[in-house]
Amino acid sequence: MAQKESDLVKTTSLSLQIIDEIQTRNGTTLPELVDYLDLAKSTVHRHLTTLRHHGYVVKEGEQYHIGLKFHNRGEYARTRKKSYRLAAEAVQGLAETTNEEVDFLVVNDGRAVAVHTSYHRNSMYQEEVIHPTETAQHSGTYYYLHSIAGGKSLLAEFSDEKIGRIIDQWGLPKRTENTHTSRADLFKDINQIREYGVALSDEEYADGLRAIGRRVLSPDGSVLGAISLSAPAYRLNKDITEEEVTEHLTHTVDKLEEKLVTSVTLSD
Amino acid sequence: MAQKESDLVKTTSLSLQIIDEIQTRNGTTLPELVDYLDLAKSTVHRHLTTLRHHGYVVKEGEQYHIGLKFHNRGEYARTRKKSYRLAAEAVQGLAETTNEEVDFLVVNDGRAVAVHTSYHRNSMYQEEVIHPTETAQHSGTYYYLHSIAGGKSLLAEFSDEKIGRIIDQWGLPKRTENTHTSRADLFKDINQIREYGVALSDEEYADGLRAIGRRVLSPDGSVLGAISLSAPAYRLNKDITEEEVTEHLTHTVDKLEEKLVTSVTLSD
DNA sequence: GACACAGTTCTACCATACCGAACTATTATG
DNA sequence: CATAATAGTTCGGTATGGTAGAACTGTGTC
Repeated sequence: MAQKESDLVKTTSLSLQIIDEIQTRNGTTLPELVDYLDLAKSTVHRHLTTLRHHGYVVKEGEQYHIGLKFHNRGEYARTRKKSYRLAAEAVQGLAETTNEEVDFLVVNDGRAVAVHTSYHRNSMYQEEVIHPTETAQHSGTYYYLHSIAGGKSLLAEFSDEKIGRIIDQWGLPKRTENTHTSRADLFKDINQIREYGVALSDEEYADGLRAIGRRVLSPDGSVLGAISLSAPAYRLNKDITEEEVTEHLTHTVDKLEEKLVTSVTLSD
Repeated sequence: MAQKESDLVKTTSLSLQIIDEIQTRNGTTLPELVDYLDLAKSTVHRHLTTLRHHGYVVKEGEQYHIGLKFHNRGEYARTRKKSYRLAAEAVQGLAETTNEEVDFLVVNDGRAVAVHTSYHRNSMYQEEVIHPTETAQHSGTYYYLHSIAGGKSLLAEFSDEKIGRIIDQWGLPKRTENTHTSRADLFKDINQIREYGVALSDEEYADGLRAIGRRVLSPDGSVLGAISLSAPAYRLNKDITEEEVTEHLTHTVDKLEEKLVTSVTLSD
């Protein structure tokens, strides 16, 4: 995946870069893009026209925005596999029994993507409440593996060499005071996870947020993803104990893995 | 949006066509693509490499698949606007009170896209149960406006000329025996909707499926989208009457429109 | 061990993506 | 109301780089 730039189609890369730029800028105008990308107005315009034609970009007044075609493709991607859909059900079930935020994560090029997120009354934009500085996006978000519970439970399944490569690629960015930012710290934690089977994040991703995660294995033994439960630190060990949550989580993952065995066809 | 092909970036269009192909074929291989697109193997390969590099395509064995980057972009697109997020809450609320499937739709180039779908225990893959022939995808799906309740409630807001242009572009494809496939039929229905403010679909989209929809107006009077409720025909007027549902729906939309006035900043 | 098949690399050619400049359309400003 | 400023659009010439095609690697199969 680490490609020499020269092997890639530059024109397509430019189009995709424009998409990137539109999203990170929360919508942008043609002149802004021209300015930033340092390209001819006509060139950028042609790319925008093309993307618009295909539904990937929409124009609202002078602002160009990400189009809903992405939503179509994205929904397809996350429900493509039977196993992902079963994971979604498991997530929903666990969210309902615990009434906390539950996520299903998948590894994607050394990072985690939230594929399914629980949907229940009080957690919907909960994250937004906890850290109002963050954008509201949640499902679909990319996370560094070392800073979240589910991510660490995934790392624990990989060989030390593979973990090393991922760290080389992405580093160990610090999110909070508690984030493991040294290899030593992280590996110590990972070895514990390998022993106990469950990963904890104690305000390592965000202040005030605690989470528990466990990886999900496919019938063939490969890593499918991870399910994690997040809750405000004050609520864990008060409304519900960590032991209880761990048990619920383990049970959920075990059940899911059983279902995967019986109902998943090859390559799903 | 109806562009001359010559104004578009062909290279980008090809990349996007490859994406299309991958999705419609539910994953595909390089040779299949070469065969279908009638291009050199090296060319297709280069495009795939590029898309893969950017996360839009993933390779699983010999199969190329839609990547989760689309999910990231898609979630961004559907939660970008405050108004869409408020609509999502309204959808969820209505789904909980009625315990039926509720959707929020938006117009996109003459068709409707489901932006938010209710999430509740029994409806999650309900659609799949009703028409097992359909793929499971739901949120993110494109619909023809004339065949669904929400879509018709949107058409009713447009001028007859605009409706005419949409029909010219997309036709009036028949989904079931009840689908309005003639302009006369459709306009008769639309005029009723204009009068009553609520659109009905009586098994016009799918056999056995009845739905009620109502458009949502932005504070500035423009059309934001539509909320619709779908239920198996046998359940409507048994567990719950059409009048009750209509009232719930109208109430939900009214409340949403109120909220939009107070909490939505310009251009949201 | 040879065959089939997916994927990858390389090179030469020419299609076409890019630029720049001229143009229209829209909105703001005196 | 004229002028300026801004966004967007169109067009033709140039050279970049996307494409084709052949050669190559790698993997699995009979």
